[in-house]
Amino acid sequence: MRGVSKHLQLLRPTSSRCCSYSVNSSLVSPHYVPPETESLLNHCYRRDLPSAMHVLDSMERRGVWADSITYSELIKCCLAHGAVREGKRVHRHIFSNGYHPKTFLTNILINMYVKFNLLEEAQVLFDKMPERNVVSWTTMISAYSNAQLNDRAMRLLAFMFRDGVMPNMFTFSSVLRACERLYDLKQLHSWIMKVGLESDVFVRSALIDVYSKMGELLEALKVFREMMTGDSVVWNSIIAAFAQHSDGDEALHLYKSMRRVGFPADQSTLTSVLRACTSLSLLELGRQAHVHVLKFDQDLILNNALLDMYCKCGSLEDAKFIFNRMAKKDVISWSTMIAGLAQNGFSMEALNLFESMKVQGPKPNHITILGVLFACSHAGLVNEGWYYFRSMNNLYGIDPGREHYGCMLDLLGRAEKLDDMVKLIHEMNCEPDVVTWRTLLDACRARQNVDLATYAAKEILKLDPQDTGAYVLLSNIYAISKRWNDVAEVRRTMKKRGIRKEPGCSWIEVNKQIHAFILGDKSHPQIDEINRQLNQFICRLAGAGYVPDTNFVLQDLEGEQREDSLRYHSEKLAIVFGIMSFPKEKTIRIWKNLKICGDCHKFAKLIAELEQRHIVIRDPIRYHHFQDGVCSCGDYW
DNA sequence: GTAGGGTTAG
Repeated sequence: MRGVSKHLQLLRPTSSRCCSYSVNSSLVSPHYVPPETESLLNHCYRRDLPSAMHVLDSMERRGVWADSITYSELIKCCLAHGAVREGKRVHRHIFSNGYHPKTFLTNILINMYVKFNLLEEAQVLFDKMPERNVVSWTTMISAYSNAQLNDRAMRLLAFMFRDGVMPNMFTFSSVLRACERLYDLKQLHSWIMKVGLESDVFVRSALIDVYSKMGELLEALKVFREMMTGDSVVWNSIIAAFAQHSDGDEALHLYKSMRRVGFPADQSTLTSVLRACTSLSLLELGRQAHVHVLKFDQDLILNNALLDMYCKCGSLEDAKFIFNRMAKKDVISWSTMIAGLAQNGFSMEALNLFESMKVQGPKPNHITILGVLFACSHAGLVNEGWYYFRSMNNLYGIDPGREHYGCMLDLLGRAEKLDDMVKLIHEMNCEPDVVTWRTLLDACRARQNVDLATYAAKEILKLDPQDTGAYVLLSNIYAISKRWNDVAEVRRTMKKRGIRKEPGCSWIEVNKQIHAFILGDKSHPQIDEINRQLNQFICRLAGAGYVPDTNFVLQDLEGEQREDSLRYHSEKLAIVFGIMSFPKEKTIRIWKNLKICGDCHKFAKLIAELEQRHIVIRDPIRYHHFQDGVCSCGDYW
């Protein structure tokens, strides 16, 4: 029997429960099961880690070992308790006496380290393995992919291939998420097709996610459409893809199809649906989604999406209600609410909320600070803006990024501090980009500083010769200074380069239908009635002192003609249509693709007073709440 | 023993 025990070292421990061995005991037989094994296993099943470790101690003292299944249960028990120290002890115990366990058990140990976020320990163990199977490789690949160490994950796949181990659906669905280049993705995709793994729903959803991440939505849709069997996560992936790329229409369309084929909406679906509503400003549809959200009351991500939807649809009352009753709030909830208040013109409330966040909320991040700077910028709080900007590094350890500089430039621009803007641009720790120069250009327009504007516009066009915004802003500035020859020159260049100005467009939701108004477009069925009422309003407002502000006309027109081109701006048509369609107590909500012009802003203020209406207009940057003759932006936008 | 979808700024 002594001779046998020497050979048994090579067999211990095995994956079979009925074969447990001892190396050191001279009385063992190949079928010897230490009496402690059963109680060890029972403690593990009951997740009683202290008792289990106690039994392990006594086994170690007696020099007996349990089988692999028992160890795997013990490791599960450590994981359930988050017990790193005990996990490491089990590892040492299994490897004691220079023994190497079977691949199966080593994989479990590697997985334990991965779950404990100890990737280096996992890698050391992986490197020492005499033989690695597909699970060993996949565990490591997925660990690196989850940690966003994408290079490492991709490299491991190459080594795995070199070692002749065939990836399976687990491997592909993990490594796909680490893929960053379209070329690699195409290669992976064809490999997946070759081995016939594209029908696996995990692989399919990963393919959709990665194509979406790379902006290849048509390819993502193709992968989705090839699905024969249904799967709710695959549906959610494709809906999220379109919602994240601001194609709310397609996202909602897919959502309806998903419901039609019988898949219920879960948290993830609803989050994407809310995001789609947000991008389309569909408050009423968002409210309907809210009813379903109530089923998932505790879901933080979903509540954040709901909060954002109400903020972006300009319904601050609802947003505040949601925010106040959220049981759990994270940095995203706070940042959303702060930015939401700021964008809707409630800057002081935004700053007050930031102060309470400092006291009772999570640590602010770089996005929170953007909301704070935005609030300062839109309230003209230059000193406060400088304070938050200069202290963000000291207080929160956040270095200002391009966006923070952008907010500060915006703030300085609104406060007519063009020189300070130029100074700050030179101070930036990163290269100015198109957005930086556009902020300067925009400020020059308001201050009518033609020379600086020309400089800024040329910088933009150096970076992007196709930038429509630069041409339009430049031509606006020339128009304001009545330099019509220069306006014509800009127009000629635009024409030559095939660049067209995006037409002003406004949308309004009436009876679950979206009505679009485009400057000069007469296709709306009620356009004649709208124009008739618009003219009446303009006459009545003229009695109240409304004079069209022709500074906002871009063409070289004279007198009455100039007023006419302002008269039919899309937001004026949408406002009149809103007044015609809704009772007085209902808020008129409009969203548009371009910033509102000064004349329409004045018109909206006066008509809100005349008609006793609450009008909310969302432009690409912010919101205007018009009521009783004033706007929440304080005429500062 | 290894794999999935959703939220904040611009």
